[in-house]
Amino acid sequence: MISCDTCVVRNRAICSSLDGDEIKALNAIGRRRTLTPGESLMWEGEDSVLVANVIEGVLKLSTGTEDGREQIVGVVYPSDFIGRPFGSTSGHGVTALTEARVCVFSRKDFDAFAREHPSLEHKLLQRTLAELDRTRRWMLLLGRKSASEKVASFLLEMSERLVEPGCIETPGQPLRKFALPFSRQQVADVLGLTIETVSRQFTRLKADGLIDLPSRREVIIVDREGLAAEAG
Amino acid sequence: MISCDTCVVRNRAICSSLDGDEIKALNAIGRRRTLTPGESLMWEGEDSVLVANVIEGVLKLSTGTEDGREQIVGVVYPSDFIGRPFGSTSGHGVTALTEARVCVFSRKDFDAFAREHPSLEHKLLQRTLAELDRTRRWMLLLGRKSASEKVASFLLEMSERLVEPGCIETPGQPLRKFALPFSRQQVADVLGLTIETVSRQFTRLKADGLIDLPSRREVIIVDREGLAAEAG
DNA sequence: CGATGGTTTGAGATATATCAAACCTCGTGG
DNA sequence: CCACGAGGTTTGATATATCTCAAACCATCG
Repeated sequence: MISCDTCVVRNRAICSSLDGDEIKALNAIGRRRTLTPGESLMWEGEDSVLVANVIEGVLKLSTGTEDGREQIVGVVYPSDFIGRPFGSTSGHGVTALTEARVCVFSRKDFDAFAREHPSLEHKLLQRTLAELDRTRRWMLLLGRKSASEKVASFLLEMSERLVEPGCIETPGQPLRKFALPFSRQQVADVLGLTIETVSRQFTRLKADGLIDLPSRREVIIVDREGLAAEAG
Repeated sequence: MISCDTCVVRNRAICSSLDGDEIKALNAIGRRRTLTPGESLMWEGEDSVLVANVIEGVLKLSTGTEDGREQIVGVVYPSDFIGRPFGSTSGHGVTALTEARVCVFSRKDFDAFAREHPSLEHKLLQRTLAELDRTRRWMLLLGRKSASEKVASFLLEMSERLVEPGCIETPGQPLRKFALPFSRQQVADVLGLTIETVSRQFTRLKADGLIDLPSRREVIIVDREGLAAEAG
């Protein structure tokens, strides 16, 4: 029997709005699930049957065109909420980038539960508003920034979002060194570029001494100032 | 003294969640405001002091870079909600594209009211979720579509969103003919293109017989099928 | 060790941006 | 009523960032 008491995101996810009895009720309709890298939790255009909380790992939200072009429209981290409550279809697929653990609910069960718990809906609203803000900021990047600005912005955002939030009180410094949860192709799909352009920008930023790349997936931000300038 | 009873969006905006007494209370903390084309209701980065409902007209949400590049990150229509409740700053400016009427609230007053009326927060959540869906779909366009696909998609979306929703029951056909609330430059700022590229795509679509352009601001969709094919 | 999948590098093609000029449209004032 | 001016738009010529195609490279894993 799983329990929310020991859940590492208990105090950060939307669950934090619930008291002991309530969380017990929510626990009763949810279940844990583990995902391996590349495994999908839902697919674009599919009926919205599930929603979930991310406990551990990083997942991508993505859409594509008929002819196979792909765009990553969101990236979610521990404590983030996944899925489309109160809606019929999910507009994007959800796929694990790393090993991931999620807390899954039937959408209908969750909808009903949420409607009876305004404080939960309030948390969900806050999260959704914040995500909308972030998404709109990303539109500026997609529509108006150059390749080098895109890559620099991306690396800075990564260094900020990958911090393990040991405690909400201490927001934590952005990371100097981190492991990218993305392949080069996936970075390209986030930024609306090709894999070759992303690769060239990485090597250029390295040549310019702004970053270092110990291995394919590792990034060290050597000159954060300079990188920020590059990000436009 | 204004009244919500006669408000044309009373049954579509988030207000539709409230009963007679509640709407009276909401009415008491709101006021009407008229905007002329080009007039702004809020600015990027500014403290989030206002929120509002759109009663009439079309407004753009936009951000920009230091060096003056602009990106329109959203377009709002009658019954849509504007502003950032439960947050400190608004991430984008809000500017009227046409004559517009809005119902304005102090953000703090609205926040307090919303927290006491879960049904209102629920409506707001629904709207925010829908807007997030739409915004993410737009990211695919910005990141992965060609100029012609962008323009074609844009015209189709316009023809769908500009329908006057006389009644919620009858969603209404997309329009064959409509007046663009955007200048060419603004279309460019929506699509992440330059004004010249937008202009060329318009003339090409016209030359190909997919659309007609009686005047600068008017569009007729001649071949919707063809335009949809062009939209990718 | 050799095969495999992802990544980097290179050379060339192309869509879109940039710069510049001509062109409407509409309001204003003579 | 017409000429003028201003702002927005279209069209043209050229530049360039990014894409495309292709080959070399490198890590990982059997």
